[in-house]
Amino acid sequence: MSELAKAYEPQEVEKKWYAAWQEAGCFRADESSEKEAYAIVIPPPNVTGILHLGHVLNNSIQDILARRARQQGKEVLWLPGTDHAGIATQAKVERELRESEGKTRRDLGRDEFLKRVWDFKNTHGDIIIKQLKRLGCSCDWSRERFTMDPEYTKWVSQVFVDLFNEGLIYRGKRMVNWCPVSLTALSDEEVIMKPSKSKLFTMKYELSDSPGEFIEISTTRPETLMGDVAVAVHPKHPKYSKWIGKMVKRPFPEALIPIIGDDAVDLEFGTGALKITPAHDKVDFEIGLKHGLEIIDVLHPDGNMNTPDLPEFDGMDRFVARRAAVAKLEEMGLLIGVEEYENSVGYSERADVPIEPRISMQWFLRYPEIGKSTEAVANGDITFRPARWAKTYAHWMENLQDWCISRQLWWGHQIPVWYRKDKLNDLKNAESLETKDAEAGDIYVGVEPPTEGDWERDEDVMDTWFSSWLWPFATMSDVGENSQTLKKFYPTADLVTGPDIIFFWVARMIMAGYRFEDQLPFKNVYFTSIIRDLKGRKMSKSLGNSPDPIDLMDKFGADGLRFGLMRIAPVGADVRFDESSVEEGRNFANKLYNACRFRQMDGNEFAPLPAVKGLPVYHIQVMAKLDKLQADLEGIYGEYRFGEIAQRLYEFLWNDFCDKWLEAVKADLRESATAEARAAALGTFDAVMSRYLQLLHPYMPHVTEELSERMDYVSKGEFVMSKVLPDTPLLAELSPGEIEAADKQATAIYETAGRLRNLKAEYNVGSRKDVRFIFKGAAAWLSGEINVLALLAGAAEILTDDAYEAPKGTPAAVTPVGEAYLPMEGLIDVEAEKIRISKEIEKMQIEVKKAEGKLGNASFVDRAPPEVVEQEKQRLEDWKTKLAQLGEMLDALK
RNA sequence: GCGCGCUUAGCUCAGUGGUAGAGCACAUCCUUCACACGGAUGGGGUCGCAGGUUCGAACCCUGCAGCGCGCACCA
Repeated sequence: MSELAKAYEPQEVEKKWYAAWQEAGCFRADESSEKEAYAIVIPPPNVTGILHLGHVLNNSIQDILARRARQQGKEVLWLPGTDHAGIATQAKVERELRESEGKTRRDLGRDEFLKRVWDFKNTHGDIIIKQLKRLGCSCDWSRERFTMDPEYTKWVSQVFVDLFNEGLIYRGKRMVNWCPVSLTALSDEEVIMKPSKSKLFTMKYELSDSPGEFIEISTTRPETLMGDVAVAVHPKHPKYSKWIGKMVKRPFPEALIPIIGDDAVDLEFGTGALKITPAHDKVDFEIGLKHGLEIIDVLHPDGNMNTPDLPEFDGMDRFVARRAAVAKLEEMGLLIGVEEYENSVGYSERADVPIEPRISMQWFLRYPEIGKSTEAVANGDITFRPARWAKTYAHWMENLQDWCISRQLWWGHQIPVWYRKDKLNDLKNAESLETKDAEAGDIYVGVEPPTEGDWERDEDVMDTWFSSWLWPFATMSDVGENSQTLKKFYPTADLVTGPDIIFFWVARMIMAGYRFEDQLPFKNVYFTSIIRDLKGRKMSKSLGNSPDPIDLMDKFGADGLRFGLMRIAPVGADVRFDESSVEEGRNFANKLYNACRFRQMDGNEFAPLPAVKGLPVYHIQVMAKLDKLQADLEGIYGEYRFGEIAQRLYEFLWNDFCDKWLEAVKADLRESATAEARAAALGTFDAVMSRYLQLLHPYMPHVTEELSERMDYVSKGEFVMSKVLPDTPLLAELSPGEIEAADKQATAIYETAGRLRNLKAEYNVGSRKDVRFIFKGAAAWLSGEINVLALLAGAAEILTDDAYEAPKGTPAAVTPVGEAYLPMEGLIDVEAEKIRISKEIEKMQIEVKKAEGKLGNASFVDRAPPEVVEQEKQRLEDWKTKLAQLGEMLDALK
């Protein structure tokens, strides 16, 4: 028997087993296996990333699914990797460069800068991988991928080339979301609308041919006034429509601009007149196009003013310029009013500054396979859990806009397009570039650079998600089209991810899967909860409300963290995280460990289970409960209700196994117990515990592996993680009737013990073990269970005596197995007992009344299902019996 | 404006038609030889509000309120 410390210490154990699993190759997927395939691809964390609780939840679920699939005898591939995360990574390296050397990326030049980013990736990129290992993730690390691996990059380029040739990718001058900090275009998804307290300024422009007459205009952005090229009014505007076609004076720089009519203008809003700045507003841009208006860009890419004609504004920050413009308008007497105004302003997701609508030359993708992809989710070929996300998905798919895929960054996959040097200027300013331009030989689009001629490559890189959307198959197919991995494991089974990237990633992967592999990439998508703090706020670094999972693992163990988090994560709702749940996870591991420690007092050699027929009812009951647990879990796994699984596992061990069975069985492990009783107890323990450890393993892999070894449940060199879960119930040989009979008896004993303890507590002898109980009218079978009952109730002796005449005032209780008395010197108190019993009778009478009322209601008896009525009758009968017994007791006191 | 979700014990949450639950917190007792990261006992809820359906509603329907999220608009 190995000495076990009193409390479970996970740190060393977890490290040891993770190393052992890796050493033994337990995580490796065999692409030539005959077994049924099960695959998950990890949502690749950013290389710059550090593990947070969202990762913990997400990867715990994936690990549970992977480990569960292995237990079902499947060949499992959990494919890990990281994402190059263009903007985030580049920004991080640029910041370090600025802080340590005071340089910008342009100081270094593209090649040198990229070298720095690679250095960063090579030194920091595996931090999060190490952290995932610490958590116990059973990924096949031999297949770890990075979105900028050479083979992966080739895939990305190939996809670009194919889609370009198909006419789905084109370059064009468009209004895009521009981040003035990151200095790049962003996709619509990377813009976050934030409600903001703004000011709505109302100003007036004077009509050129009727001095003294003004048109009033409201705006939130007076600083773009220099870019105004028109004033638009609704054609039905009561006051202004008659002025359509007239010119007004733009105050600075002074110019005459026309009043135009357009029904895009909202009559109700502001004054009903709208200043048109095509360069800096999406709606204005479209109106400008329609009316053939000039585009005047008054901002630099970094968001500072670009107004050489107005030196007082030139180079000014856009928000400073706003105040300056207002001041100037006021000075000129053109400002009419300022009001507080709530509107939504688009912010750059990464840089967290207001984005600037800006016209620029960008590459766009017309999404492929929209119809099929929409249909796949609608008809259930792909299941979303919770299902309501399917609606969100459908809505987005219906309103798809072309995807801006080019980014003005250096870190990423460079656009595989080359321009003929002699036509460079024309090409760079061309309104659009498409397939025909490649056919004409002006541009070259290919995976490999052109071999002859003088070309210059497009400087832009692609949106990170343009590589991520290929993740499910690009990670599997890097040994060519005939990759066995791809054949064996694609499409994958489950995708586990956050609902916040349903558009960024999930929807796009579905389209890519159909387009490039002609198959959906996964069958189920499980959207995890978003983790918030106790105040309901999102976890974030800036709020400092995000606990470090590594600290939590140091404190409570990886298993404790996993279990604690899983147990509180609801399906489809946010989870409010509190450290106490992780503490509970740790406590649970400790409880499990100590249950096994108790067993080891009787040695740690596996004890075979004797024939189940004729075993004590407690043993049969606990095995029946385990069988039911296993069967139930099967169904709950099918519904992906992970929190409920954890809860069921928790309740079985703590309540059924430890609190009840383990206490009852102590009677059979005493020195005085027979060898037969001991063997039955130990055999039951091992049968139940070995199976239970398997059931728990996906949630708490380390402690279950440790205990399986220590308890002799696996043979040398074998791992519980690789062991197939048997599907035969422990009690396969017993009939349901036999099981039910045992269950009833065991339950009666446990309930009776509870009543006796309750009685002791009420008389303040809860902790005394020297008490004696006497039963009157006890069931015949009780005599065989007296020892166990005494043990559970904490009594020195329990007697049955139908002729017993209790002294008046003796504490007494009605139990499922008869009337119980607690005769003890000093406890006898007639008045107290009268009050206590009367209270109980009162409670009981209410119940009886309720039941009688129900059964007296003809509609209930006629219309409710017969079993419900039967149940109600049974209940009433029980209560009446009890009431009668209590009545007798009360009478005896009088 | 459209859509989705939530509202159950002090806190965090289970519970989808048939006697209101768990964990934590709280109170009392117990350091009894698996576990104080523990055991025992107990207090605590008109299940957001108002209607409706039903023999019966926390659960189904309608409306309302509060909170949260997404989308669109936002001069």
